[in-house]
Amino acid sequence: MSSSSSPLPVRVAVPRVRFAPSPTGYLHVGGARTALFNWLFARHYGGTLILRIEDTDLERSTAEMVEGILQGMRWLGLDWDEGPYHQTQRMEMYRETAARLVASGHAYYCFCTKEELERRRAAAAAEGRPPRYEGVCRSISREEGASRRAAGESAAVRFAVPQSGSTSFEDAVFGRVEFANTELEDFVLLRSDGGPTYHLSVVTDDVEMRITHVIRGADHISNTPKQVLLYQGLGAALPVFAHVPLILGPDKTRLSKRHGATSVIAYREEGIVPQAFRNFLALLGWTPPEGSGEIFSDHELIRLFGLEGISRSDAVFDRAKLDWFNTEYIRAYPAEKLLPLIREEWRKAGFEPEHTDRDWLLSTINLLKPRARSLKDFATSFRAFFTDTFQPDPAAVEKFLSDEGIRQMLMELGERYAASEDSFTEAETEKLLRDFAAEKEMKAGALINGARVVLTGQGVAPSLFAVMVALGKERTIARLKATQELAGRAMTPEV
RNA sequence: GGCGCUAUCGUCUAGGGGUUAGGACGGAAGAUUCUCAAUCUUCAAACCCGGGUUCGAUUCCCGGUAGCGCUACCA
Repeated sequence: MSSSSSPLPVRVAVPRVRFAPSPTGYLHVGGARTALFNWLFARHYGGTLILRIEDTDLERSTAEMVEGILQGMRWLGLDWDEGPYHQTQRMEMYRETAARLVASGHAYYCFCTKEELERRRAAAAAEGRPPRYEGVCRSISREEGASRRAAGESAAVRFAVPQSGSTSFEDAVFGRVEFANTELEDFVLLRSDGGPTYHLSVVTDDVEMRITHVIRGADHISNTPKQVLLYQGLGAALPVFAHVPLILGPDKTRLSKRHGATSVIAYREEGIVPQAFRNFLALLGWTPPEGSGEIFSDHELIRLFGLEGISRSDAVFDRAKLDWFNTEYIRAYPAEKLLPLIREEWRKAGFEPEHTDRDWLLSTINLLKPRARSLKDFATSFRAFFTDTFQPDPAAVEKFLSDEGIRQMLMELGERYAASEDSFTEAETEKLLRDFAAEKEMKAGALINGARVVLTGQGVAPSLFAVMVALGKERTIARLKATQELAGRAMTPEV
């Protein structure tokens, strides 16, 4: 590749990033956004996204959660180029790293028991001292440590943090961040059971996987100096760190189960279109350059994304705005694209459309989609368009059909449509209704509103005559004739 | 408590030493009259506080306050 005599373009290293969730829960909103930013970054620069499962916490990690995370990523359309790697399958590597660090004097064996540590912490707290590990085993010589280990004594491995000076790094989002080394305790690298802690496994993997940019939640800022020390101890080059502000609930506390849906998959269940969710998430904590509009296609998002646009302050998850994005996406989607998503809603609601003609389905979806807020609407408030088994909204019946005279008129109107030879178009159906209203000396509006409820079960729906045409002559007539029955049904909830 | 980070409408944010401080969501009002969850129009709504620096600070600096994060042999 280097034999060309023409000048080589500036060589920009291809970025390698990773999304490294811990399978102790489903893919939550914050994790999804971290995944999304990594994905956008990788795609923007033509880099590589690695998926790494951080399952070293054997107690809390489950295979089910791994599957849940993958499912969430697939739903969001986030694909990865390498992995998923599982840290539990790389344990030997972590032990080797720890051994290297002990050999080079950057780490040491700690024989303190859990009980001792707890006792000392409690004592420190009682005396108002910081509850930090004081380095009691640090003075044990390497030889003594090794022989006690050889004798079968169990020990953890701790990193020997410099006792003076400071550790800093340049964060792509927050700028320079510096910590005094005295604030950092001699953290554990390897537990006495031989398993790695987070810091060891992360740095070992990030070095080994040649990660160039670590894009993760801002809750890791305080962990970063320890990891920087590890890179240095290992003689490895630092990646670029980019910490992303956290996502908060409406009460400005960290997003959690208390705030409702925390798993990304829950939004699928609520009828959110994945692209809408992605668009919404992308704009939480990131602003595109020269902000123009907020609806961005995948391509635009990828093209515009950069670390520079990430903000430093936490963002509140605004459900109302998500719903707005969803509305916009449903409206913009062609019916063909909506149909499979809507079929899924029908399936979940437990019914099949009675009218299966594809063209009819598509045109009906086009009629309805401008007023949909969720995919669920197609199986709930729009249900009467697709099946004859629907439950009318009692409030709508109360509002527009409580008058007995109106109900009688609607049934008579049904007879008129049945007797009419006119083509069943919007114009003709409207003419017939208005003539009928004039003849009966009543307001067309009252008839129209009543008919809407009879035909759709709802007080809110598209223009009545468009509804009639969508339903077709037969169903329109049948439902009008059954006005009385429908009104009665509204009063007696389904059993 | 210690350490770190952050601070513009209710929310997401733009901006930046002199601006009518801009946009979007949400909210309010009006129009439409065939409903509104549609559409159109209009409106209200913000620079956390106190000191500096400066002719002039919302913007720069310091302090305070508040919020969040970390403070485990969790990740």
